Amino acid sequence: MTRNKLKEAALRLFGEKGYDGTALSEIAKEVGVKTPAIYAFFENKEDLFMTVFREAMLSYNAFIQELSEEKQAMSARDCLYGAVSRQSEFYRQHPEASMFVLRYVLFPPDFLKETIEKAFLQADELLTQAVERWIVQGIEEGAVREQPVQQLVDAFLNLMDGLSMQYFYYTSKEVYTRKVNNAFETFWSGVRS
Amino acid sequence: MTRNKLKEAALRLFGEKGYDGTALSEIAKEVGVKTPAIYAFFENKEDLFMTVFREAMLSYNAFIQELSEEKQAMSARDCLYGAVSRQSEFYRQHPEASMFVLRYVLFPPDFLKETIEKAFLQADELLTQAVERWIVQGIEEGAVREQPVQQLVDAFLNLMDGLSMQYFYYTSKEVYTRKVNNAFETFWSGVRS
Amino acid sequence: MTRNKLKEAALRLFGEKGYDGTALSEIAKEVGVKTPAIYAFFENKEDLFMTVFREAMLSYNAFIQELSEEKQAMSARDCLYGAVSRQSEFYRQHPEASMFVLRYVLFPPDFLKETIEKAFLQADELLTQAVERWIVQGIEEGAVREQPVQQLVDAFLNLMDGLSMQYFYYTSKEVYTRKVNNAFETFWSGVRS
Amino acid sequence: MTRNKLKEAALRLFGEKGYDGTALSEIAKEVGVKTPAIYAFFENKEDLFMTVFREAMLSYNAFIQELSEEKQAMSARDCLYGAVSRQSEFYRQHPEASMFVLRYVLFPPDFLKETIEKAFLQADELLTQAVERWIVQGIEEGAVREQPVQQLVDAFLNLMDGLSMQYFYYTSKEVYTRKVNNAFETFWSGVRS
DNA sequence: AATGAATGAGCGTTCATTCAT
DNA sequence: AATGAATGAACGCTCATTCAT
Repeated sequence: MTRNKLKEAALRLFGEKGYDGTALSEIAKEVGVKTPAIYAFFENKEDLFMTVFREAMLSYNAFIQELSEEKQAMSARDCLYGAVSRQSEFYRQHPEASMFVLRYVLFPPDFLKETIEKAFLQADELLTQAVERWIVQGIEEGAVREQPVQQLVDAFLNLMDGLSMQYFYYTSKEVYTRKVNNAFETFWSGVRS
Repeated sequence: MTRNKLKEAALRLFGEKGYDGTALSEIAKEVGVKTPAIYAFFENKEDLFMTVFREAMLSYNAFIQELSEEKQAMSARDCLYGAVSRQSEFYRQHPEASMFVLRYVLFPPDFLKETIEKAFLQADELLTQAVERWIVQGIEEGAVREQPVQQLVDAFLNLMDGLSMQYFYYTSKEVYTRKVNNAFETFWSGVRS
Repeated sequence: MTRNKLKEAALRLFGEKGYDGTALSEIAKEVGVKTPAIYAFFENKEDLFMTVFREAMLSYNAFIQELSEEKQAMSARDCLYGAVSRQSEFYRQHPEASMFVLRYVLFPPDFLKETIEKAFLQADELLTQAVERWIVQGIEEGAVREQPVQQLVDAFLNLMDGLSMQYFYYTSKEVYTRKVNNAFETFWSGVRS
Repeated sequence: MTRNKLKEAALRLFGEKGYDGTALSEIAKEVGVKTPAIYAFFENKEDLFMTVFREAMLSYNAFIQELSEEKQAMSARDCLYGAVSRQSEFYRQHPEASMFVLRYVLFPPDFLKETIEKAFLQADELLTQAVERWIVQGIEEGAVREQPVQQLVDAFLNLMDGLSMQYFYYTSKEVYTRKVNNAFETFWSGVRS
């Protein structure tokens, strides 16, 4: 139990204040325990961080995996729209994990620059392939205009990245939802046949 | 001179390793001076940071200002494309300032959460207005299809945000340039009449 | 069983790395048990140490006792040589206890400076008396030249002390055996009639 | 000044209570300074220890060097006796350095087992050579009986080692002086022609 | 007899900061 | 303008010890 609470507190605090900005004592206090108790569950600060990172990455990867397994029954448009809307949903449901992942993908502490790059590349490729499939499907369905697939993939991934960033500085839900829809609709206009 | 070198070192290190991850001693060492020398020029760590932050923000704002003053002589498409391409150029020419701004806009340290929000909102509005102007101009020119202006503005800002993020984790220049062009072309397809 | 294994591990580790340099967790680990298990057998670290110390001292004293009971049937020379050679043998057979005793006789931790001094004085006196007896016997036998007994006793005890120290930093067995013999022979030359 | 006082306090405390048994705070307190001040002069605890160790070893080596340069004008007996008596004098004049050296030669902390062995071997060889010279000189002079040189060297070094140890547990000056003389006289009896 | 969880005390170390020079 | 010496505060971590199980 304590172990889990420690991980949750760590996820939130590391995500909000960064690795160096978060003292183990803060994490411990949030759980109602003294600092050394942490060492009963984790080797050291780095280990706690890595454990949390690994699980956040896992949950993010699982989400991407799920996304990419979107039933082929759906139309290409629905698949693509589903991706952005479920991404938002994921952020809303796992704000701590999301912030954590975003922070350390962009600004990894020195000691895990490589680890993070590798871990994230995996998610990236998975998503890229899924998007590619949807686009190709769209073209086959005739819903998407014939054009180089990569161009559309790049554009869609850019759309998702932009929305990722925006989620964290447009705190208003309505504004954000509007942005999601507007960006997607414009993308779709540029893509549909 | 020393003062300037301190600011440069601080800009780079704060940007790369974060506020808490950067010791004043590192900054001093990079300049070839002992830590207490910093206090001859700055009140304390926070002051040094804020000074650097202010100037980075200023330079970023100036860049946005410049962008937004794009000669109306150019076509809407050129203006818009100019924006994304000059953004990339800015990143390339001022990588430290860019990383710094991106980092602290997304993850400000507690003590300047508000300051940063305000400062950045300004830049955001400036850019929003410029984009709006270009779009309207595009519609007037007939180059842009008639549609709600805000939708297109949102989409374009999303495009730029996405490219911002991507600049910092796609280190390959060619890949990035391709992404810029692909994302822009798709956007333009969705927008032009 | 565990209790004994704990004492063995403690004897070795306290002897090798010192009281402060040995963590209870190391001792426990060596026995394949968790640290708190120690408290089922010993009151605390000091108690474990004292128990081990007491037994090491006991075994050392028993050895000295045995030495000192050397059958009078033997010649004085044989008794004296027997003492040094059996000392070496004791070191070889009980290296842990020997190192332990040597360490804490020379460098006792504050909390048992007195205890140790007392305990060791006892052994010292016992040995002194035995040596005295052998020397006197030697003189009576005519094997030892007539001279003040104390001088010879002091010299012989010095010989043994020197060999104690040397045992622990001349790790080569042959070198050490040579030194034992050479030192003894020279001593004997200075003593015999 | 502070630096020197730190070294002195460290020499004494490390010698008396061991590396692990001595807290930096004790050393600092003895000098009238707060713990972090130590880091202005030494990299860390190990560095402080090594610095002190190096200098203690240096002073010990210098003493051995001086010993070994004993004017050849003196008789062999005087040279040899000079060695033991000057050794005692050195202990009396530099009790802290002596205890320190003895402690760490016999019981080095793990991290400098090798360093210490090397350092001490040097002193050992220097002394061995000097003793050899004196013995040979004694034989040439006719003062020392003809016998294998190594035997006498071993015996003499054993004498010195024994006296080293005894210095630290026979605190009474008179007792110690008696032991020095008695041990030496017996040695000399066994050696002279 | 043994353990997992937890803690108080303390340690080595870093760091921002001050101050006299 | 710059430094060496020093410090208070805090941090990561270890360790002996306790306690409920």
